[in-house]
Amino acid sequence: MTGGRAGKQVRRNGVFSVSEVRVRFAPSPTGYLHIGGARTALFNYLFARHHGGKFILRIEDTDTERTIKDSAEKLMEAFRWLGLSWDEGPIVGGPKGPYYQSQRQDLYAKYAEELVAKGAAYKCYCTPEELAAEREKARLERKAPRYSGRCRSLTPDQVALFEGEGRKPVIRLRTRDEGVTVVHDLVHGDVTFRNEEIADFVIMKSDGFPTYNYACVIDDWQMGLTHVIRADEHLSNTPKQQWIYEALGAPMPKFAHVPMILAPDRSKLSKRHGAQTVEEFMDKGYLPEAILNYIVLLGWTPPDATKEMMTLSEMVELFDLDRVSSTPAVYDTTKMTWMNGQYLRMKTPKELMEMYIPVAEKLGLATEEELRGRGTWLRKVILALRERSKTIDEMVESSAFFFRSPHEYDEAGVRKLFTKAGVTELLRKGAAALDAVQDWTLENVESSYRQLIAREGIKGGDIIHPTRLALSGKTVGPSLFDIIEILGKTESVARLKAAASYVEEKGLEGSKKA
RNA sequence: GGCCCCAUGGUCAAGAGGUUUAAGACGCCGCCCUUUCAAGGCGGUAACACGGGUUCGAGUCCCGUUGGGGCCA
Repeated sequence: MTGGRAGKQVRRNGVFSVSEVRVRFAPSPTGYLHIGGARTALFNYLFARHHGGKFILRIEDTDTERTIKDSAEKLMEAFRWLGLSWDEGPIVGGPKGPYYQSQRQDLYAKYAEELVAKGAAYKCYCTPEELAAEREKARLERKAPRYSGRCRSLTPDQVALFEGEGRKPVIRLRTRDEGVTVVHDLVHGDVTFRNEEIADFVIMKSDGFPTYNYACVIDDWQMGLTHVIRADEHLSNTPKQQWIYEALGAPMPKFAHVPMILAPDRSKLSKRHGAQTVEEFMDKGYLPEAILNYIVLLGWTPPDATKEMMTLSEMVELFDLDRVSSTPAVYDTTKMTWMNGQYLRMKTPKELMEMYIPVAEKLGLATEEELRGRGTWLRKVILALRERSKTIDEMVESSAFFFRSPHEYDEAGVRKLFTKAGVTELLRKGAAALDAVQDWTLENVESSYRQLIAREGIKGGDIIHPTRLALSGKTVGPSLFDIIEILGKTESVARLKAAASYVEEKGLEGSKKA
């Protein structure tokens, strides 16, 4: 039971018919893969996989001014990291290539000429100045600024004159004013636009490059797309694109405009909003499954809305367009971070180690060789931190004290714990107790401390808390006995003694009351 | 400015006219567990933007207002 509004006809009794679903994600390489783009790409990917179709990646690098070098590679790297593979596109190739718009320029020119020959489009020689004057005039008359159509029926003489002046024409599509254009959108339903709103628009610029709407249609058509699943911001462009399909005599794909992802201030995501690209989260120690799981919930709900945690393959199984919402979603990292913690806890120590090592090395805790050489020990560190970390980076940071003794103690902790009467003595007794442990196991470490606590007739917390501060410099962290066991006898004893001396030197003991 | 889209708690959202005294998740608050912090368990906080219709009955349908967003220029 797929139950979708789209692609239903595709799979019958497990046999794929000729109308195989073909969808694409077409980013322009102007930066990194932002969360909104990733979500739209994911929807396309899931739709294709769910219906046994093809997911195509196309790089829209027509706007050479804005194209950033290596950006396409970065984009693909992010896709690979997320685990989203494409069936056709850069690197993997495919029958409908090339998959870079910059390599398809001849196609745009060719079809544009055909449209001109058919009379569906025409060359327009108006200069930017003339157009600006027209717009200004319309503005003064309080009319919608739109192209007047003055070049619609130029005589050969006029054309010769303009050409003689060295004017470079643009190519405009001929539109008509009567009637309406309806977009049958799979998520919004029918959306109607009055044709008079759409003036003859440019498909080829005077520099010979295609406009966005036109290039997009040529490619979508030539690549045999059955569905165009893209962000809502393109809905307003769709009537124009439908006109182009019509002029071309090309079959129209089905359109699905999925809701946009907004920044917390409800505006379109942009640089100033900070963390918003997949790459940034990758660098911050987030897990791809958490990112995927979080973003899939932005604009889509699984049939059982209470089951939010899903693997990629579960998403593939459950996803369809009929449960995509039409309301924009504000993107907020808090829940994603929580989700990341959930996934972190599902990881095995071995998996975590592989992610931990490069970050630890980057932070200068140890070299990769050192870390791998102490695998058994590192495993304990990771296990101690796994359920109190939300990201890999956080895990690494909070493990720092295992590698080097604290060079400072938490201020509030010092005030509360190192100022108590008898604390110096207690720390030294703790050191002595640990020093006396013969067989260094977690059990023995704990019992040595428990015995000390009993001997002294104090509460566990009276020594446990100062000890934690002495060993880690912090008041929070893993179970104290885990810390001691992992740190080892020599190091634990040394840190306790060092802390005792510190308290003495600073004259902290009993200072609280003063 | 014109056109288009959208409107359930702080955020993501369920809800396809009566089953809703409106799910669930994150966050926040409290309690339990506990050597701290987490994790986990339990409980709580908090919403149908507004105004008109339609209907026996509207969060759910229609219109308008307001607000937000987008596209075009």
